Amino acid sequence: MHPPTARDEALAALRGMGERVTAPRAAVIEVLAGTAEHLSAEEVAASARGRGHDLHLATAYRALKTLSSLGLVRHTHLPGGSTTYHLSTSAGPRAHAHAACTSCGKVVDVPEEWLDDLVRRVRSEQGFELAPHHAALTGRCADCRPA
Amino acid sequence: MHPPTARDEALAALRGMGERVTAPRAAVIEVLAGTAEHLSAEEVAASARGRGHDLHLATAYRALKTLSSLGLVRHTHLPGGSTTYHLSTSAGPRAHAHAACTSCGKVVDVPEEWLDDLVRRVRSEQGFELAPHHAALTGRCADCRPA
DNA sequence: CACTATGACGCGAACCATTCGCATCTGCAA
DNA sequence: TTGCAGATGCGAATGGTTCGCGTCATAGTG
Repeated sequence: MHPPTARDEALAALRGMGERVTAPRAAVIEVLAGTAEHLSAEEVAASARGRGHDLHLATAYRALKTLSSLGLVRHTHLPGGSTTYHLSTSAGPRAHAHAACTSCGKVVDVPEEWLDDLVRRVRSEQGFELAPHHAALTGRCADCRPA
Repeated sequence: MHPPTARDEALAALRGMGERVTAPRAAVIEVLAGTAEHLSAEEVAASARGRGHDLHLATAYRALKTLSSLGLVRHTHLPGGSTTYHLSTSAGPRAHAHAACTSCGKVVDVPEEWLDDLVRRVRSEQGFELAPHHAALTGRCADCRPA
């Protein structure tokens, strides 16, 4: 009935780090564990409300920030100012960067290893440690790209 | 006295594209031509005011958007929501991408050719045409990076 | 198992960067 | 010189996110 869920894993991790396990935090984790999508804070709050939890937007932001700083959640800044969140469980999808289409807004996943050379180069020559998944790349997707 | 300035070059280009040459647009170009920095819209407006031009912030945004769409100005989205603008003249600095430190906010320039392999790969395998200079990469700079 | 204090929550207001609506003004082609 | 498409100035609106503050609950303590 209950395969070991990403949800339980994350909640256990939360507790293990000495953080409080509160209803809003659990709701956020539950929502993120229940989808493969990248959700905005607003979507997280809405989805939590749809499941019967009453989650204020500001609280969703706070929970997401906390979980991010603990490493349980990853967030990606999209051009246009919005931010998307997803769980970073061991069982989750492989690490990937994002590329957002400036025309239609579509986001495609870019395998993180495609960025390895760049990361190495920037590190060795500029001492800068890139976090490639943290901000989306931009460009034009196949559909919007000029011929 | 007057070497052919980036300012004149840009103004001529504006005119040549059949666009109106207005005082606000000229002021924006003048400000951007007068610095090697990347400026925010607010900084552009402030700097223009400092030079005696009266430039409303909304107008600065409109001018910057117009100039961007014409290719005379490039803009880069930084994490945190702000955007920086710089002239994209032939005489300007070499094309480069940006990497912003999530800790101290410092922005370092990354040679665009370091991204060539990535761009090629994403294009050939996903049909997505990256514009690497358009959004800043993120990470930790040499000073803020954990040892 | 009750008690308490630390830290989270809920709420609305505040904030920041950016955009919009609209009346007015102006560059530039005729 | 004139006409008008299009640009400006202004303030108000928007979208995303954070803050202040009074209230409430988790989790360690006795």
